[in-house]
Amino acid sequence: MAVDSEHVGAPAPVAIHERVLAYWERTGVPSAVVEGSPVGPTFRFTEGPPTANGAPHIGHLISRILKDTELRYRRMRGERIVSSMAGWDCHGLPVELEVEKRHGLKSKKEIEAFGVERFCDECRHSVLEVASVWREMSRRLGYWLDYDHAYRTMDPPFIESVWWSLKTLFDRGLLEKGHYVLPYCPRCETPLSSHEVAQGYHDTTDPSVVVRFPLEGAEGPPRDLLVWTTTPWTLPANLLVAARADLEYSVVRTEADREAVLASVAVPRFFPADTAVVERLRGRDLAGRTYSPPFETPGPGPGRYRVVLDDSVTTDDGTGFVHVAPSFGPDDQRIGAREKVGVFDPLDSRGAFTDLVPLVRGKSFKTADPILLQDLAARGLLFASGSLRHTYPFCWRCDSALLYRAIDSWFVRTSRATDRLVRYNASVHWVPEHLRDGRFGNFLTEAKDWALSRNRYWGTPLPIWLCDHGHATCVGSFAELAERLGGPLPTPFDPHRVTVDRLAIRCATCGAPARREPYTIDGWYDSGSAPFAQFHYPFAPGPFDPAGALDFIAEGLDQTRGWFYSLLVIATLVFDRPAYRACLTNGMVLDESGRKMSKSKGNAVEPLSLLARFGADPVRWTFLSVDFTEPMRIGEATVQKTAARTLGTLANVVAFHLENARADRLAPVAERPSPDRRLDRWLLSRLEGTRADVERSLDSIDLSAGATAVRAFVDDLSTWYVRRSRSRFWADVGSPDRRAAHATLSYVLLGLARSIAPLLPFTAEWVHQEVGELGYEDGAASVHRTPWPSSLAAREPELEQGMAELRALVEVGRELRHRAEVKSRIPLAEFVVFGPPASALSLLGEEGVALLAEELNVKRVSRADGDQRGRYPDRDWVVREEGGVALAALPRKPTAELLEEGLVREVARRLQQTRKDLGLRYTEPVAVTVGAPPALRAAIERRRATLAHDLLADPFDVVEGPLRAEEGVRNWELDGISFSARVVPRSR
RNA sequence: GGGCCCAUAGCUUAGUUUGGCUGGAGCACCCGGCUGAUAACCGGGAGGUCGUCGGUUCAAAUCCGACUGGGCCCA
Repeated sequence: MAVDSEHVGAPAPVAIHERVLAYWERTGVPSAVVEGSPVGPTFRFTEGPPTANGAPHIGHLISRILKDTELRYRRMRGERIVSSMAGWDCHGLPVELEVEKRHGLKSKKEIEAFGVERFCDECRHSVLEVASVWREMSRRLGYWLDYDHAYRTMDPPFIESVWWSLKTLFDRGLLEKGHYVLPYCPRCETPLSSHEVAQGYHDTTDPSVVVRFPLEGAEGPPRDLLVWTTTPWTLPANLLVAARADLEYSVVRTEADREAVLASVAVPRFFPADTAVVERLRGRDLAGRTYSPPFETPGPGPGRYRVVLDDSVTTDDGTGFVHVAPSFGPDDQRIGAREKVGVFDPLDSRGAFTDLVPLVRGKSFKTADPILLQDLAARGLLFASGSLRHTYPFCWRCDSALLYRAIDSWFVRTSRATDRLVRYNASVHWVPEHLRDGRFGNFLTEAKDWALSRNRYWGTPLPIWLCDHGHATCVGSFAELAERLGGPLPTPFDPHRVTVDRLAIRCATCGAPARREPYTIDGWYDSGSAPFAQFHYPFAPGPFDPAGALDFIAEGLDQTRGWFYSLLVIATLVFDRPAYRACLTNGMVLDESGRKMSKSKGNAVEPLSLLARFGADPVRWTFLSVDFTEPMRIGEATVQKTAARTLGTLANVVAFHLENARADRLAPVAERPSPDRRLDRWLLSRLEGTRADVERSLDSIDLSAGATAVRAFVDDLSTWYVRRSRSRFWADVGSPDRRAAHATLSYVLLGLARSIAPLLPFTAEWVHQEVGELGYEDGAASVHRTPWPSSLAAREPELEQGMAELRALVEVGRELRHRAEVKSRIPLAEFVVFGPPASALSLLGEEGVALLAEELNVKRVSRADGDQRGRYPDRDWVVREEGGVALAALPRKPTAELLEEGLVREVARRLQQTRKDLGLRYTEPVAVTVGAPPALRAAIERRRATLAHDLLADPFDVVEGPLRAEEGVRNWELDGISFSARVVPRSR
């Protein structure tokens, strides 16, 4: 039968992937282990819920790989994962936007015409659809969570928990209403929080104009204040001009009978060098002077249109005068409030001008710019006009230009807890570490109040009702709502806007009827509540511990202002403790040429196609092999290359082992062997070192260190242990050395499988099943149900050191052979090792000498002292020297006898190859006839007994000259000598 | 304008915390070898101003400063 001698070969990674995935799913492995040990120590974790508004992209793979790796390790350690629930972030603008697109809705008006109830239903369904795509990706990636009991931020129990926490904040005076300038999206018609704005800055071109503000009541020629702005649309809302008290201003002549005022340092920016300065004065000299505003607006209040002083005025750019529109800027609002001039906001909720500014009535703020400028120019008020390229905030979801405007909003008063936020953050183990005091820490010290309310539909409703006396009532549970309502809630109760907006309750302060504040809350508050709200805390019993911070979270770096922040704020303000102990972040995934991936550029790599093409482990290994804390360049070619290396090599070693073990019917060895051979002990020691490295790496969530250790071990295993042990694997099956080699390799592969199970779950399972001969039958026998090994073998550092030195000697020997131009197949008489490196030989003893001799194909390894260099003249020896000291020497030429031996060995290999080509078993006897020229024939004859034995050849005939060409005869040429042979199986 | 991070061979990277032997490795490339792991394995070669400049030091990829390029964040 030819089958036995066919190579098993290593299956492609994707085939391994499919086989293992099918086994897990058939036998229910993931659900059996996902929670870890029910009785083990708690490992607190929360899945950062992806916003279910679109299909996952490749950037979503990396954080899942990191999370899964750590969780697998914790499970093997016997810990209990609290919680292993998957989660979906269901609320918020992203979801609404998706539904708006689907139904072609362009504004809140259209949503209301569409029907808010129907709109919210659509949002709900959209979320459920998208979640199934994510679940499929996770399944193929092997990201094991409890998807059947996923938490959803839109579920009533989740919302009730969020309400509970909001009430807690409210009772502590940390949730308040205010009227402040906030970033505002005119398309979404809602304010955004600063961390949302942070996600949407990009470059844009705006007008850059200088406008004349004519001063009133002065003698002499008319004087204009020159005011610089990049937002002409705010000019109709102008109420004041700010100057700085101590700043020097110059009055310059612009035309024959007209003068302009601006900061002296700004004069060269706008006027030629020879411009005459009429007068110099200080900002304070101008205070109180009135001017005529650029646009007439109805009902000017008292105190408007005058010059005021403020330190926020800078001269870095502009003219030293700042136009103040209190409704459209934080500084403006502050100055306006101080000067008690009120506000004037001529924009409607969609950012379009109202009747208050007839000139641009109905125009959105941005499109009004040119019209306003044209009008100013016509009236001679436009002094200079240009454009400016700068960064400007845009809506992170719909990409509309934002505007800053004063608006009613509810705030979480994070600014009152800055010191605690900073302190709790200081205890976090950040990876990379610099985030703690760097980007994240800086953000905390500057933290502003969190603008929580959103003027939207699909979100957790803000549970606050107001009565006509202005008392606010915050409702912290459904039961409390029913109580204040004075009757039962509708059943089933869905606590979203459509329902709760209709519920009028009694004010908690005065008992008067109260109406709900018509807001939803920032979706980031929902996800930040996930650690407790997923358990319906405090309404239902569960494993959530209010005093316990999460042990581990991992997400992309973009979450610093998002989830990492909202988790910390809520944990600090509600539970007065840190939110998490360790936070692992990853950078952005770029394409192979370093560009951002985007669907529009067409360079995006689909996670599912990547997984389908390569399987999960090559993808996982790729991400673990790069520096994932920085931006990564990843594409199909990267995965192919990275994966082929370690995974391909390991698969080959396993295939090699299986082939030998099966041929000899040797059972796998799972008990720790205690071999005599140093090579075996060396491998066991290296295995234990690798196991310990992976353990250290996963304990300290420094995942790539583990991957580096595994890569190095697989390399050693393949390129040294297996290579150096090959002949042992085809020794007689009864021999102790054959047994020892088998025991060592099978034990090492099984131990390796357990050690890499967290990093390479599919490959580990494959090795575990194949080498362990488990047959993918029993789910309980999965490698992922084995405990993490605390020790696999004895560590022998000196042995490892000695082996490293020995391998360095091999390299020296190879180099010498290369220089002597003697091929490896020709044996040489001697390899001489001088001086200190010989310590490798003493550490490894006779075995080391034998290894060296075998690897270098020399008959003898000898040792010499350095001063014996003279015994090895350059005429006969090639010598490796370093710094004038001899290291090793090799004869320049083989003896005639050794040359002949090499040649015959070559013949033997050709004949063995022929056996293999014929598909013969190693044990099948053959009849061989060799035809060779006289010299070679004589050489073969001298060694015929050995050859016949090795080839299982009987009869073994050697004749002179080439054989006649007939069936089964093959011809070869060896260094100019040709010979032919015929090999025939005896059984045929 | 401010803050944080990154920079080692064509590519992916080890080494940087704690300064010290000729800065390791893999892929790709060239040459050669091996042939019961074969889309594997082994050797040799070529390829590094360790981003640039300066400083500290007996000694700097490593520590300090500035700069350049890239990324992220803030205003």
